[in-house]
Amino acid sequence: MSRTTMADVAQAAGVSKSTVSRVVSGQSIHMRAETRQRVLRVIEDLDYRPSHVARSLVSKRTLTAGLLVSDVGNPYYAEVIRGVEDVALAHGYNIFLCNTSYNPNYCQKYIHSLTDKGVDGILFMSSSMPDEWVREVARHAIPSVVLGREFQGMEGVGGTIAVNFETGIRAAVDHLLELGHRRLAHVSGPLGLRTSQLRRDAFLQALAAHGIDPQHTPVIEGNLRTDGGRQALAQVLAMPQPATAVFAANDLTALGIVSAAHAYNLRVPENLSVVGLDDIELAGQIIPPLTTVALPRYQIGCLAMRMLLDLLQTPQEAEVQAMDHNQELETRLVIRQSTARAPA
Amino acid sequence: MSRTTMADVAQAAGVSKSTVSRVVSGQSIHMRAETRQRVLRVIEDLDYRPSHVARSLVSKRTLTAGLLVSDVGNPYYAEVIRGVEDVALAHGYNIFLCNTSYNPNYCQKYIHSLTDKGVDGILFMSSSMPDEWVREVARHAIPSVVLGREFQGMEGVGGTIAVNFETGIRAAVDHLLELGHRRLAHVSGPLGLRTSQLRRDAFLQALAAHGIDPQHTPVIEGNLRTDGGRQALAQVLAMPQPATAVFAANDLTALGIVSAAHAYNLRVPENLSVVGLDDIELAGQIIPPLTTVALPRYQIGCLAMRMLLDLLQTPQEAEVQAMDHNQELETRLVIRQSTARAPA
DNA sequence: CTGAAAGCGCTAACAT
DNA sequence: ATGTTAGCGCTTTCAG
Repeated sequence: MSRTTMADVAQAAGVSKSTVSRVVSGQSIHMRAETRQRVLRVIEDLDYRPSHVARSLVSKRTLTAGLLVSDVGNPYYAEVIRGVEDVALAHGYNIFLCNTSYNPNYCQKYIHSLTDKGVDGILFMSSSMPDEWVREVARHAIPSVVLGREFQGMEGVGGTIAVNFETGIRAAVDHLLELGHRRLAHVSGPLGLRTSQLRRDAFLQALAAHGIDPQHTPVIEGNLRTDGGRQALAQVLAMPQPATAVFAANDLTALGIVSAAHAYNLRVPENLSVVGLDDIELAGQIIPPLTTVALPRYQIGCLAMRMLLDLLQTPQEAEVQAMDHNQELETRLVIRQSTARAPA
Repeated sequence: MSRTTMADVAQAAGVSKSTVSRVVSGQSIHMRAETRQRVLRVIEDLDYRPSHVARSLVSKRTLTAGLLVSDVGNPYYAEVIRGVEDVALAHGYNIFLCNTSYNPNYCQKYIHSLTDKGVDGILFMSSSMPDEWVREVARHAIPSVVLGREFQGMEGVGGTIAVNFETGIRAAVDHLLELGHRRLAHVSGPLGLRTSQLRRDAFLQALAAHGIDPQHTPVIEGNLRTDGGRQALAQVLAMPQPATAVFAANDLTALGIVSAAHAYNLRVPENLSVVGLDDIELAGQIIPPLTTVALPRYQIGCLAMRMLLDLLQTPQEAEVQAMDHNQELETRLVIRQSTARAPA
């Protein structure tokens, strides 16, 4: 015995399916109030719930979207996800979470299953997303919004949300320099990732702006996770003139550095200053509270989903003023206690 | 111009839709190899992709499942999610993530949209899930698996994964007692949650087993997040004879306690021992590395999804040996550096 | 204001 | 070995 269907309701109410359909989809304006009431009652009695699948087959809309992230375990993404979810839920959308684990193969599999399942749109929040695949999606004319990079060839079907790392990172560099640090180092994310490059470049450029030769500031490749930070610090300390301050590509890396420093009996910030990037919730809660370049993570999530919804609007139902589909969000430095005057 | 449909392929290949359907769904055993090849070629040429929606309408299966969690931001859930996702992906399933934010209203909204969208099953990993709603789901005959509690009335359509907190928590208490602590305190999760009660009770019972009167050990209600831990510590310290060791309901709470202790100039573990529960990834990376009761989080996720898949199997395709639909997983104590001898 | 009929893209008997 | 015929549950003209 399957669920009760629209035909059941129609029969029980002594009307046609069309009529039921009308009241269900709210187009019951021109309808005798009495008829509507009757149908409504039957719906109630029979506990009728319209089949979304059947509706999708006709309407070509599933009210679902895919969200690709590199690592659910990264608190950074958690916030983004929350943002996406909140606005999705408010608009009747459901989100397929796709955890790519920084693995291009997973990306591909997910893209396939998402397009197969007919998602209305896709959110690329995954930094490990090969351009090839987002193009693939654009080719399918599936609306999408991409976080953190520019894209050509997806006008109309795609939007982007860029993050301006420069502002925040420059502030971080200024801060470190003011504290007297001269030997800095950077622990980047995997340099194959666009966002890793952006952060590194912003850092090096800020240094250059102060007349510090980027050549002399080591960049060690991490993995955006704590263990990467730990290993990177070992490398930093092995150098002839170890840096006195290190800028990490993200907070998790910074945490790893702090933890490794402790193991080396180096005190943060007395002996070593470290600044992170993200401002994950925990950043302010650990010891020492982390100085970090803050990203508007929740906002990014909300904005991304809102942009997608906007992209999904059919022309006729478009809002008065369409939103900008290429936006840029700012970063800012949050100074806490993992940075201090350079040791003499 | 919509996507190419099965009819298009049929026409182009000069065969009937059924034939195309057969090769697509792999039932092309009894088919002339030549025909299959031809169809396959056309499918390739036209870049045909079957509509999963249409297929679902007929098959009554969407190959999707819903996953309700209380808080994506909690690293504990991140691991569970990863486990679920990994096995889901491997089986062609996609997961609707539902972040309930510990909010029963969200639960309700999510349950509705999930059932409407015809998910094949639901995973309740959310501790803030009112029994009422999981019953509702069972009533709809939607297979589901519930984490962390027992349920009656869902035989056949539901499974459970319980976590045996006793073992790990008893070990934690033994550990603390051996270190000479006599005044302990507990910072629980919201006591409206079943899992919060389970943990508290396990703690109190372990104490009682050692002849320590539960009446004398304060239980302060937190919120499973860091800020709750911070506030709770303030309360603990305000007592006439403050505890020298506190057991937190989860690692986030423990982190909050550690951080607050620092603010009070109390050193952990020298002046205060704290033990958490979860063993989130960060637990070992912060300072001091956290002693904690470890939960097999990733495993829980994997197991949950596998159990759901098992529940979803139609009798005929059931595996040789059906799996146990009511399992219990163990916890164990991980001793790190947030616990030490009680101060004299 | 309401009903009849066609069709969304696919599967599954039932023919042949 | 392949084609024909009905639907799956809903929306949507087009009539009435």
